[in-house]
Amino acid sequence: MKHLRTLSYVAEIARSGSIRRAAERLNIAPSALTRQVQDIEYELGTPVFERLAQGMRLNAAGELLVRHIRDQVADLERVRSQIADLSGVRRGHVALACSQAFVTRVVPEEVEAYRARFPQVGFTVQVRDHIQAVAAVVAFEADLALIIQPPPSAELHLLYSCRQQLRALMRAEHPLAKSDGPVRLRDCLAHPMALPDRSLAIRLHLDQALARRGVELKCAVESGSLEFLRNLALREDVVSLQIPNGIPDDPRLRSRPIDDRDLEPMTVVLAQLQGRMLSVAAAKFADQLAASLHRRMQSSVTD
Amino acid sequence: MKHLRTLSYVAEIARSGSIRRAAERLNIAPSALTRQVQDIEYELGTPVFERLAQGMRLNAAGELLVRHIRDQVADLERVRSQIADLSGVRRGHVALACSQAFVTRVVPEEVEAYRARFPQVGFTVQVRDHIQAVAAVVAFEADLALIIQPPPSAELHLLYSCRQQLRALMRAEHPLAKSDGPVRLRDCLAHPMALPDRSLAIRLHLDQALARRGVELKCAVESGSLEFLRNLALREDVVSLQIPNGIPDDPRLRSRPIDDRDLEPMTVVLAQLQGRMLSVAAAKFADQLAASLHRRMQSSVTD
DNA sequence: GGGCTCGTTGCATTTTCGGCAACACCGATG
DNA sequence: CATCGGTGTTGCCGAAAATGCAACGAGCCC
Repeated sequence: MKHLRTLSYVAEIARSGSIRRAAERLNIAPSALTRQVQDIEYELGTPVFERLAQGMRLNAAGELLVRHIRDQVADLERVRSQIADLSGVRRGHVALACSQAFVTRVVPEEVEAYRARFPQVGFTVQVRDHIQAVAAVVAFEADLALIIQPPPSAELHLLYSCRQQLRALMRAEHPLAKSDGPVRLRDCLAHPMALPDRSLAIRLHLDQALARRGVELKCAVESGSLEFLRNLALREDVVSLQIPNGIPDDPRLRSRPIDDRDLEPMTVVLAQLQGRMLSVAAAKFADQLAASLHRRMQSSVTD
Repeated sequence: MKHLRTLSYVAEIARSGSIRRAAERLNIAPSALTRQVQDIEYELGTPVFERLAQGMRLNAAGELLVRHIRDQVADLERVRSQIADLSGVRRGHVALACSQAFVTRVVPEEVEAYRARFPQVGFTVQVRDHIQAVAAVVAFEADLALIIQPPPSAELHLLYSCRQQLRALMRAEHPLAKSDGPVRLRDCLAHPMALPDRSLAIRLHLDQALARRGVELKCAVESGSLEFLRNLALREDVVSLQIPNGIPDDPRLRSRPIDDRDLEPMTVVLAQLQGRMLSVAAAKFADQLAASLHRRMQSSVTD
């Protein structure tokens, strides 16, 4: 909105690190930006940027100011959303940062379900590891984060959380697929493994558990893409390891839970930024997502 | 600040209830206001005011908007205060709503002490009964409220609270002034009473206690001004009733606590608006005030 | 030192804001 | 039922603010 124009200029300069780059992104002249910055600094009675030969960097006052600006923008968005909601038609936007494990089924299904009810609501879904997802929420780039094994952070407010046991994934012809009860980890390790790499929480979790037991891991293939691992498992007799929610409904694939004695369940968390008021759309989507995750938990237990 | 100009126009129109009145207060033409309102309504895609023959009234969307505007203004003020605090010189402003009982000693002393340390900090002190004081905090007209017997409200966040027993107040020549230990209420009632009227929490508290005991109150003089009651007690043999903190250090006056069996202590509360982040100046003043109230309590116990 | 990027400034231009006066509307009043 | 006093709104014009363009001076890198 109009009154935030000047302030958003400041935010963009802070993002870009230089007036000229910001000017290009904003499609205005650098001189205009210089003046706006000078006006604000005059109004505040103190500089907000450090002038370096390479560009502009925020000083302490600027950090506070930019934080304020982001708050304002987000809060205005929330108000607009609430106002739109008054008229019955729900509009708005939801920005979600989620782990790779959820892009296969959970998030697409939930977004589809939500948009079926409220087609006017738009979505931004970013796939991020747990560290980056938290950062996105803190930087107001995402309203919600759906992640596995979140690093404990006082800035996050948990909206829902549950614990899920990893499942060994293999194709239907694989020897391990003959049964469908829990499988011991050592039985999996007897076969070639196709595992997520260390950029993913699943692997970190597994490495930790193996390290405690002093077991060494021999890993035939590793990848940062869960989808690649699944596709590999379709083609050769490897065992992969995935979160229940991430396993597609494919008759050619089988999965069995890892035995509880071998591996702790992993924590799945839906969270928002502590102290932030979400837009109507984001809040309602979070409600729906939490309820659905809960339902998915229940049904997987009864399977 | 400049970017809030348009928004503060809206807030002022909401306050005044009409464009012309707001225009007068703001020293601009009504036409300018009309346009600003139209711009905002266009940007939001919905009207914000109902147009009545008598003026403008906020609709539901407008209520949300004005709430947002007040948040913005208060938050900006907080940021400015934090920024000023970075440079070592503390500037800023503190708006306090307090009960009459504190204007004699507590608040003047505390404001003076604070301003001795930070002369750049300005103060606004409003004297309000407990209901109005809460309203002032909720409407962002005050940062802090220092009140007696606050109505329970979920919108308030308590920063400090204690319980104080009322004291009977009389001049030094008064028969009751011969002793200085606790005094029974019935002994006070045997003399002519000069009491606060029902606009003050002290009287409501007293009436409630007497009603429970079925005692009838005969009150010689009543007034909404505690200062008047004290001055009267200097001139004739009446007994008044005041909060310990409100009694000036005057050798011609004596006071004795009411016996605990006759009257519950009253609750003194320092509070802010729930969920609001105070400016540095207001937060530090609240700290000082709470600490001082605590100290005053201690010393009055050991008296 | 030349070349590069940076922020900044002076001046002309465009856009926005504000004031003034007239208009249209509604409710109370005579 | 007309009038009057209050309201918000609109058209027009001048003032003020924002913007673009081009040129300048300062710092860094090769």
